[in-house]
This record gives sequence, C-alpha cells and structure tokens, in this order.
Amino acid sequence: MNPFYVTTPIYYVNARPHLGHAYSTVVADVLNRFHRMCGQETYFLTGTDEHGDKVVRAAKDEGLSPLVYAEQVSELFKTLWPELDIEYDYFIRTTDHVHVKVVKEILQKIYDAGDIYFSEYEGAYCFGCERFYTERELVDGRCPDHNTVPEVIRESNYFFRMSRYQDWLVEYIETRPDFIRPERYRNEVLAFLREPLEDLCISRPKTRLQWGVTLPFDDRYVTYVWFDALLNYVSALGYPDSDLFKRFWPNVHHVIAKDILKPHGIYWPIMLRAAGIPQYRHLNVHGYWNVDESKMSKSLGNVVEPLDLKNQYGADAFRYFLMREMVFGLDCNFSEKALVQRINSDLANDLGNLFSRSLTMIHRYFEGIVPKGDLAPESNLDLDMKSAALRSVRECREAMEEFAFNKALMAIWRFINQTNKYIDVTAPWELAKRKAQREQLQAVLYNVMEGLRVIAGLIYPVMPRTAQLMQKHLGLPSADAFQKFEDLDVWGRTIPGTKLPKTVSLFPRIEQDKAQSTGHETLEPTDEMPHRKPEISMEIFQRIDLRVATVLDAELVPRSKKLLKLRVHAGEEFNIVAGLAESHKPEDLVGKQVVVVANLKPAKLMGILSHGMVLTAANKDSCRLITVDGPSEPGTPLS
RNA sequence: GGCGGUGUAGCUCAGUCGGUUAGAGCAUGCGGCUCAUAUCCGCAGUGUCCGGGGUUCAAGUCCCUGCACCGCUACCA
Repeated sequence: MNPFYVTTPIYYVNARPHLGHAYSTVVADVLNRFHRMCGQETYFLTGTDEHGDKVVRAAKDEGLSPLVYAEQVSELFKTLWPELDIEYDYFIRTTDHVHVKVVKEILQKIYDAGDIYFSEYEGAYCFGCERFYTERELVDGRCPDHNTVPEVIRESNYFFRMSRYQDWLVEYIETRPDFIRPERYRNEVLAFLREPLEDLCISRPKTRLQWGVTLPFDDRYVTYVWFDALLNYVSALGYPDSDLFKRFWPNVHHVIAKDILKPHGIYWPIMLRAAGIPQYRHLNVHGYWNVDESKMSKSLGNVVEPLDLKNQYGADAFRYFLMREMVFGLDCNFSEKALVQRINSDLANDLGNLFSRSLTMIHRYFEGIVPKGDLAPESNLDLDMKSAALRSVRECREAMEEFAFNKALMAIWRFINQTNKYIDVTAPWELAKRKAQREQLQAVLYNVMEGLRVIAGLIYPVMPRTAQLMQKHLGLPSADAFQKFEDLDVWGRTIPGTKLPKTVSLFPRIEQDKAQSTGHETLEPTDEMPHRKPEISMEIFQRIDLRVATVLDAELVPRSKKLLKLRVHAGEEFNIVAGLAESHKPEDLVGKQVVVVANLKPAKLMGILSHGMVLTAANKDSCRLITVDGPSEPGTPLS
C-alpha cells in the first residue's frame, strides 16, 4: 500500500562524515520510520560516491589506490549510521558492479536516442592542475595555482544535450508546486533556468582520468561526476526490470542539502526524461548547519564530529536536537550549549521527569500493576486528555508530512506539558490518601499511562531507542504495538493488570558548567566590535606565512578605483595588488615596510596577478598599514 | 559593486490574505505543589517589529530608500 522510497545523497568520499551528512541521513531515517508507522512499505537508500578526480588525489596523498582509499572512507559512513540508529535498507557504492552496469546501460540508451554528442574544443590546460581553465579563471594569462602559462590543447568530449529540455523542465516545475520544496529552492531552480542552459560535458578522456565508469560507446573515455552519481537512485533498486524498482521508484523522495540543488533540480530530471524513466516525486532541500556562528568547514578546524556527539550525549538526544532545532530548508546554528539546553529542558525535565513521576506513582500506589481505566464520570479532565492526545497525533502527522519536523516535535511537547499539568491538577498523591477515591486514582493514572503510550509512539521516528524503552516500561506488548499510527488514534489501548518492570531514568540531566567551561572567558562583543571568529589551532595559524616586506615600487592600476600594484621584497620579490588607492598615494608607499601574507593563493585582479596581501587596519573611515616599529630585514617572519 | 536572502523580547525564532491589545520556547523574577531527575504547575513582565519615507480607514506584513549581517558573484585580497 502506497510504497515510500527515501534517499540521501551518496556522500563523496574525499572527506570524513560531518554534521551535515548526519542531518541528511537522520532526516531520511525519521521519514522512513514515520512512513512505516503509517503502514506504508518503505525503502531507504544511502551510500557513497567514489569516482572522480578528487578521490584520486586524496588517495595519492594517503599513498593508497583509489579503490582502497574509497573503501576506507565508505566504511566510515557505513559504520557511522548504525551508531546513530539509522536503519537503511541498502548502502550503494558507485564502484558496485551492478551500479556501473546500469550507468553504462543508461548512457547507451541516451546516446542511441541522440542526446549525447561528440565535440572537439580547444582550451587552456594546466598540466599541474590536470584541468582546463576558462579565460575568466586565468590570472594574467597564467594558472592561478601554479603561476604557469597553460598550454592550449585540443580535446574531444561527449556532451549531454540538456539545452533541448530546458523549456520542458521549466514547464514541468511550474506546473508542479511541490516537485522541489521548500518553495525557495524551487524558485532558485527556476531562476537558474531563466538563463539559457548549456549542454553538460559528461566525459573525461582516460589520458586525464581513469577512475570512473568507461563510456559504453567509446572506451577511451570515462563518465564524469553527475551522470555516474545521480543514477545511483535507480541502480540501487535494480533498474530497469526488478520488482523493487517498479514498486518504489515512482514514490521516491530525495533528501539533499542546498549545495547540490543544481544537479538534482536540473540535470537529474532531464537525465530521467532523456532516459525515458518516470520523474522522481519530490526533491526535498535542506540548509546548512553553522557551527558556533560560522560555517562549518574543515579548514576552520571546527568540524563537529557526529560520532563524538553521539558518544557524549546519546543517539536519541542528538537526533532530537537535529530535528527540533532546524527548520527544514533553512540554515541553523549548532552549539553544544544549545544541545545541552535542549536535553535538560525538553528531554530531562519535561519528558524524562513526566515518565519518572508517573511510573513512580504506579509502583507506589498499585505495586507496579497497571490500574483499570474506568473513567471517573465526574472528572471532565479525562476527556481533555483524550482530545489533547488525538490532537497531538493529528498535528504531529500533518507536520511530518510537510517536513516540518520541528513543528511535529512542538506538537508532541505541547501534549507532554498538558500531561504534566493533568497530573498537577488531578493531584494523584491527594487521591491516594483517601480510600474512597481509589477509583479516581486508578482512572487518573490510567489516563497518564495512555498519554505516555501516545507520546512514546509519536517520538518513535525521531527517538526510536527512547520510544522502545518507554514502551517496555509501560508494559506494552513489544515491537509493533506503538509503531502504528492507527493505534495512536485510539484511546484506551493500555491493558490493565499488566505488571510493570522497575522504573528507569530516561535522560539524566547534564551539568551545565561541564559543557560550558572551555577554559576561556568570552568577551562581550560591542556594537563597534565584530564578533570573534571561531577558534583555530596553533597549527592552522602557523600555516599563514606572515612576513615583513619592503615596498620597492607602487603604481596605480589603470581604470581601477582603488587598486595599487605593488612590487615588494619579502625575502623574495613578487607583486601584490592591493586596494589602497583611496587611502594611500603610490609615492608614499615606496620604501615603506609593511606586513604581508606571502603564501596566499595568487589571484587575478584587473588582469594582474597578485601573490599576496598587505595587512591593514581598515574600517569604513580609515585604512592604516600594519608596519614594524623599526627597520627589519625584508622577509623576516612574524610569530 | 551586482544579484538573492535575512533583520521581531536578554537568547533562538513563529507571525497566514494588510485587520482587535505583536506571540512561543529558553533564560529572568515571584507564587504554588511535593508524585517526580532541584523536577512540575501558575503568574509576571520587558519590544524603536533595523532606521527613514510612502500607500491605506488600518502596515511587523505592501512600495521606495538607507544601514547591518549571510550566500553567490565581481575590479575585496
């Protein structure tokens, strides 16, 4: 009945798993579990993308063959997911034989249909980088990385005729508001498509790259990037004839981060169209996790390791935080402080304590045996509990269907708070004091048990471990009892007379100061002062080659507003193009000693190659050079 | 510089088609309870809705403009 197929991107193996990978995959897992609870048959695919240039280079750095290297990193992903309680059905690798076979079949099919053509072109090629450069990218006619003049070589390649599908795609997206969602990303794709679409180069000659899938119609070439990677979504199901493919493909939900919107929103639908495969159902695009106010990046050294977080706080708490904190589609900040706060207030105080106080009373007043649930007729609070529960179930389901995971959790927590309040208002500890109110006590605690049963069910997609632990301690029949929405829609499923196991603590509180005291005081940033950038290690700082340099010559760059071309001596001589013309006259600079960054990647400004950067203290009003307080040997390093 | 996005309580953010006195959670303060993991429940706030102008009977919401921050890009480096 209504099968559900969810995919994550296949992760490129040139980097270790980070928070963003974890989020995409947790989202897919949550969706998968949710749809299973709805009674649907589900299939969940993840995997790794292992071909291409960058993998070859990363492998070389490690002294490994591309395949061995790819296997090692792939294994990191594959073993991380079970740690986060992610239950995928299949883990695909683009190096799988079956995948390679499908890629070839589809390439041949599109080639036969005439949408792939062969074309020769000429370009500036840098042998050091092993790549072509466009005129725009060149700096002073030289390679920006190697500072060498690239050679003009002729190369032939295969191109995918995307341009002829442009109008079709625009219309397809325009007539289907939920094809790409949230809407902001749909608009972004439509904006891309306002410009003419260029045909996509889909091959690399083997003289340059061997690590890929050989073209079926020309064994001198391999396919490049996206043709290989995107097809994983169909090859994993056993395209074209398998039962899995027929059942699941038309119901596919892709989950991706916004960085790969273009391939998924443009190349992929066109590829499917050209190959005669039905379109995917939905493309669901999420934002980035920013760590400590600045974008997460390996070079900043502030990558948050998903495994470390799981080990410290537990998979369920980590999953809860990811799903509760981020609005699907928007960027979100990650901080350990926020994580600890969520754990303490939402999980420990609200849910954990509710669970604990409820079960303690069952044990204390009823020797751990679930009481009868006869509703006390005079208590209208019973009805409130039931309708509050049903409302929560409905709101939660609606929110999940529109990927509003944070709203789904908010709806659950509203009900958790209502249950806490119900206990407060009915005051079972007072009822317990009088024999005559025994039946009311039974009814109240039975209602609380029912509330907890519903809560356990609702949190299952996000926190499967906690859900199962709660279920066990609520004396519910194992496994499937709460894993169906149809059971959550019914009030009164808890079976009276069941003996409950000894109670447990679901989420211990985390002492705040432990998480916060990293040893340094934080300065309060003022309006005048910029926020402090994320912490870096000494090792990273020392990679910056700061030196004293003497300005030998300075001249205005023609036609520029603020650029000066400087010839400097910093142990060696090189040119720097600096934006100083508005604050400094060229003749005043000659002979001055300044501080430069000597190992900055060269860049072209106004067609002139700049090999470094002059340090200044600058704001909107002034620009002051950083210099030394007495004559120094040019090239003297700063430390 | 260009294009796009964002700007709402101390913090993180909701705010629908322009419509009553602008909301939630956290943090803070006060009160209540004692079943519970010092938890829970109630009450209380605090707002230049970034600034300025405009449209309108009515603007957080629409228009213009300025500023700040983010992303892409560029003659930032």
